[in-house]
Amino acid sequence: MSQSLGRALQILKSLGEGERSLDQLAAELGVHKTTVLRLLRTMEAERFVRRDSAHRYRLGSQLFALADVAREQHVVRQVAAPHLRELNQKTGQTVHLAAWENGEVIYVDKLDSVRSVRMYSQVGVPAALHCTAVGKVLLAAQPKRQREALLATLDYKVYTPNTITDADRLRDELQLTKERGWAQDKAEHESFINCIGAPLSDSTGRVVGAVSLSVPDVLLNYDQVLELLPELLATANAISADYN
Amino acid sequence: MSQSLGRALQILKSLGEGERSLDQLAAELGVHKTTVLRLLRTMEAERFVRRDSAHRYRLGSQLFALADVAREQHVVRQVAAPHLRELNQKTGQTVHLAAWENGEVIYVDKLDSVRSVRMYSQVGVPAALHCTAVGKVLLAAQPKRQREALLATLDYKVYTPNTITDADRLRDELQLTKERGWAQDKAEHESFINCIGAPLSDSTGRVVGAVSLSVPDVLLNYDQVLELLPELLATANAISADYN
DNA sequence: ATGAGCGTTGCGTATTCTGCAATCCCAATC
DNA sequence: GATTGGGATTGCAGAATACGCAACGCTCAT
Repeated sequence: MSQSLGRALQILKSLGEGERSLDQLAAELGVHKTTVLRLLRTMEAERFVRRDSAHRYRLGSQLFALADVAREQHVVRQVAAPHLRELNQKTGQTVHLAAWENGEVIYVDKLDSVRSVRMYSQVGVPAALHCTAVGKVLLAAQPKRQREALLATLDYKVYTPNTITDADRLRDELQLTKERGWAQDKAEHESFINCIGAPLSDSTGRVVGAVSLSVPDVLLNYDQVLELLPELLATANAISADYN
Repeated sequence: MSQSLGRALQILKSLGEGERSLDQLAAELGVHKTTVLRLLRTMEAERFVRRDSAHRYRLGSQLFALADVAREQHVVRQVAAPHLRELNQKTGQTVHLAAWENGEVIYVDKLDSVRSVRMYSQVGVPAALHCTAVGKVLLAAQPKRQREALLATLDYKVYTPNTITDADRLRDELQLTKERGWAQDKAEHESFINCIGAPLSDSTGRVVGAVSLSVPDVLLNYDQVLELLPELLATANAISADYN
């Protein structure tokens, strides 16, 4: 729609991965470096990008300022924050908050396990719908028409031996999720990590997000994770109750 | 330089202040709403902007995704973080970290006072050079030519009765700052708040940032703040030492 | 039902962006 | 100190791109 802006956003995303030189950026975008230079200059003027002494470009402070604000604005996140912290402290496990954004499920917040076992999720990045607890929760809550459309078009990428790889099995799983009010992920996304997830609803009952707990099986096996279910559901309910 | 990009960045900044409707944005920019719509669409596609059900626009999650990654990159910040936390805990006062960026001094990190007295600084926002401790520290460390150029072009805005309002007095102050290795701000920026600041240097001795302590005088008078000086300098030295 | 207020779309125009090529700047090398 | 090379920068002319207009649609409220 807007070409130059689109390119500029690509530049920002690229800079998000690390500093770049002018030529590097030009090569990545496949455009002339003059073009990149001019985009960088405009962004530099507004401090979205900065340039160090060696002419290498990085993200600028304006971006940080905005990002902080964006977080605050994210209502679900704001309401959920204290409850997530509590859940994180009580269980000691990794807690995720996710929400729909533009037809994708995006991780909106993450609190690491106190045992600091590394997880490959990242705030702001889309979650797979077919093999994560939050994905299943939010997918299950979609109106039937859209759910089926998504089921049909999903890319059933295989992450582990347990990953669900076809629409029929996933449909059953979603049915189960909806009936019992929570979703599981038995090492379907990352081997050795089990998750359970629950929906967050607003006052009208519409699902606006999902919370999940992720536990490596060196710490707890799946049955032990299920013992955390009451805590998870209590948190989800508390957030939903606050959300008015 | 790039008109459409420039407008898009203005939109982002505007959204940083709160959610907006299409027309509002068009009015603020003084352009046709079609134009705004197209820019928003491109940004939406990359999740820099999101749109709620009522067609109101907000900042999107891509922003905090970028910021999270980039913050880690900010080496000074990364190296300084644990030391700042320690300083914050030991003194209980507000701690700031600032660095040059595009010819301005920008607050890069901030740890609030445990007494949570509100301060009008904000991460990502420029600091005044003539009336803040970090500003003076970094200005004093500039090469003479640039320092004089800045002294000549500064906008000596008056914030409090103590604000330094001319180049000559500021030059003396910078001289003093350089000699003793730290800067003061005796209620020059915010009435009733005194600050002390110290420089951070890399292995070659080049000043790469500044740390400061800010204390409202209801808690400590200026002489009492000076008693925190050893802590501040120790922190600055520790950060400088780590920075290799 | 009707209208008002926004958001959205198609289209022609001209502004704006682009890529090229020449130039400049800095740094390293001889 | 001159020379060479890599990268950044600038001027320019052509063309794609973004712009504004005006008409259409949608939703909500009266």
